[in-house]
Amino acid sequence: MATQRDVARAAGVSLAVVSAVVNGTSHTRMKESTRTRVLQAMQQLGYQPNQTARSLRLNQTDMIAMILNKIDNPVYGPLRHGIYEAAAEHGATVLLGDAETMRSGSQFLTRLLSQGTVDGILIRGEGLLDDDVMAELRSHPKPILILEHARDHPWIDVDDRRAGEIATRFLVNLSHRHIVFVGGSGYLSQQRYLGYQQAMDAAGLTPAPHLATGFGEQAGADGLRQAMQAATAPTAIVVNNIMSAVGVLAAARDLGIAIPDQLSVVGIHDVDLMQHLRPAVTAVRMPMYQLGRAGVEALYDLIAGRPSAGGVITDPEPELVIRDSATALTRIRD
Amino acid sequence: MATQRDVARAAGVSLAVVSAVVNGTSHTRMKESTRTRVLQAMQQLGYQPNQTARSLRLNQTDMIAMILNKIDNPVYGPLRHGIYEAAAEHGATVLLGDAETMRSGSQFLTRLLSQGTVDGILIRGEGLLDDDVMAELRSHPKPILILEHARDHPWIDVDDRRAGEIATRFLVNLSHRHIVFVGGSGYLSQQRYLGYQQAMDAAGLTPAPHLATGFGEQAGADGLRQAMQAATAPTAIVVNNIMSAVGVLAAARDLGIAIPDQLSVVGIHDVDLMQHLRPAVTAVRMPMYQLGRAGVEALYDLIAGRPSAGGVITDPEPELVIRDSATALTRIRD
DNA sequence: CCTTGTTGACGTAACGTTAATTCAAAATAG
DNA sequence: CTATTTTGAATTAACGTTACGTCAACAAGG
Repeated sequence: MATQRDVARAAGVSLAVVSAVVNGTSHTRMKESTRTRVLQAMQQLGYQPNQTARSLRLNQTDMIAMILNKIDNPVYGPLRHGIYEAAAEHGATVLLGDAETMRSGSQFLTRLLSQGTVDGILIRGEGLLDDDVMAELRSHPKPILILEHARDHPWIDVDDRRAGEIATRFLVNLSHRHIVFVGGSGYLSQQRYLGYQQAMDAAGLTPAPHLATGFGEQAGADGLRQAMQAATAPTAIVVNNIMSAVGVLAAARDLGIAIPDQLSVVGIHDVDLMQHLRPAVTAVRMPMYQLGRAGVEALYDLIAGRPSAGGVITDPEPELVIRDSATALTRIRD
Repeated sequence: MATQRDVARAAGVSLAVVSAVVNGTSHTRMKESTRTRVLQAMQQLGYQPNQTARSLRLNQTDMIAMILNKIDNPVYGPLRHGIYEAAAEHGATVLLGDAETMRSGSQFLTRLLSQGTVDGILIRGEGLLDDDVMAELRSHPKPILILEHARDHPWIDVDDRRAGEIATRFLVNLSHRHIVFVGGSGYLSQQRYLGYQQAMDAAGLTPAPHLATGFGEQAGADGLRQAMQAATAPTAIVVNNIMSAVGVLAAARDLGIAIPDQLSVVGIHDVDLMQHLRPAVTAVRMPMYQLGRAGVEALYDLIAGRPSAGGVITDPEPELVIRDSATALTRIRD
């Protein structure tokens, strides 16, 4: 394909002029007539700048890496979207990476570590990245931002504690007294349980222990079963994540438990599909899209050497989306 | 960061030797002792090859672009996964692109068109890419493979006609006689309807007209409503895509139609979530993961200048996943 | 008329690789 | 002991950009 050299030859000017035309550089000036001549030559030859050469020269690739827990986790849909959009606004494209396959010495990691691949890295690994990998990443010359709570890295995350609190308080306000928290493992679930605890405490209720059954539909089903075989069955459940909420719903159907009449369910996290289930799931929507956008902005602060806003995102807050799976307690049960 | 030059200086050898050590080139030979000396220097300086410089020199970036209809379409989960994995096996990483935002002159398109960005491009746009964009893409120096039926490009796709046929035949075998096809727009839906027609014809039944209500949950709900207000209500529905199937289920619930007792539903395409709905949706699973893998393989054939296998993937075939939303017709209704 | 400034461009040195070419020294053959 | 081959490496020319430094020609100012 045509290079700047070809264009220069065709337009009868030097390389420097072509480059100046391409970049709009002010240092190298030229007559308007020369400029149009160059432009015409570019058009005629179908010139397209070579991104690689540019990157080498400028030490900047206009690409960022997005490394996620599972490349296709539906919960991360809006996060991916926010990252993609915000990156585009910065003129950058997004390189995909899966935390699950990021082992020490892996293809992707090696490429990532090599210089000149990306301008920065965004990671949400949810504990999947071990210390070895993190140590290797730390040696990366370009900035890395973690999209979850991190100890010794710049990080930014949504307010998981608050989400647990909001879900629980909603149920408390619906007069529920026996509320159970079905959770998963890890820091996230911990935080949400903490919020649950706080809301229970604030209402003068005793929090139930954390039913940590894991992630996903099976975990939800297991959680429901465990919850229901307690001495006094709960009238409401806060489910740690929306995938588990789907499991809770299915298990309830199988067990003949009517939702919301016999049991109110509030999920944390939200997926578009949830509104199309029956009953439609009441859930706390986390600002994942905004997390994505904020993550990209923070990463570009880091890249530019500016001070970067990190920590928990409190604006926007997690937002309660009221649908059909939770209702006010009418019969008193104990 | 350290470059080959730094390593060469540290090890007291020339650049060529370092490059040879890095690449394992046989042309430039060296004593084992020199090799280890270079290796040590690399280790000590924390040398990481510069991908950009390599790309420039080799005219190969080890990246491919994956352009999808909607970056987060849940139906494409397995497709993304297949592409990602197969790309990794080729030592390549994946650059993300959304067909929706691929307008003529857009950021992403411009980058893609510039030389040296990717080694090849995989597209599934489902009609979203207009002729302008396709024309621009055609000028791209690297191969482009379309993951759907295409007129004048190498393409590869799953067997949509067969999926419609399988779904319909299943219902026919369950003694259904009034079967309706709720579809969307575009070539895909057309193909699936064609399969539906063929199965109906083969069973000596008259196909109902294509209820093309579009894509997504709302489309499904609309389709169901339209179908039910026909002179003789259908006993079974084939739904063009799984998102619409969710809409059909929700609408049925709202309309008081019992599934599968009053109406059997079979969806085309499958998403993991579908098995966790109640009723769990019987669906025809398309080999999207394999499409992703096959797409990458075909693209690399193109890249290597080998003849590339294209057309409709017939092995594996679409596969019927029987769950709870379709049942045999017991009462005769007309 | 000389000085200074401006306009419009050109030449060229990097950026970090890779691979072809060259070449001295050591080993082997005759 | 000389001629030839092999070993082990060094030099260097790209790859396509960008940006710094230079410079001739001309205009304006004193």
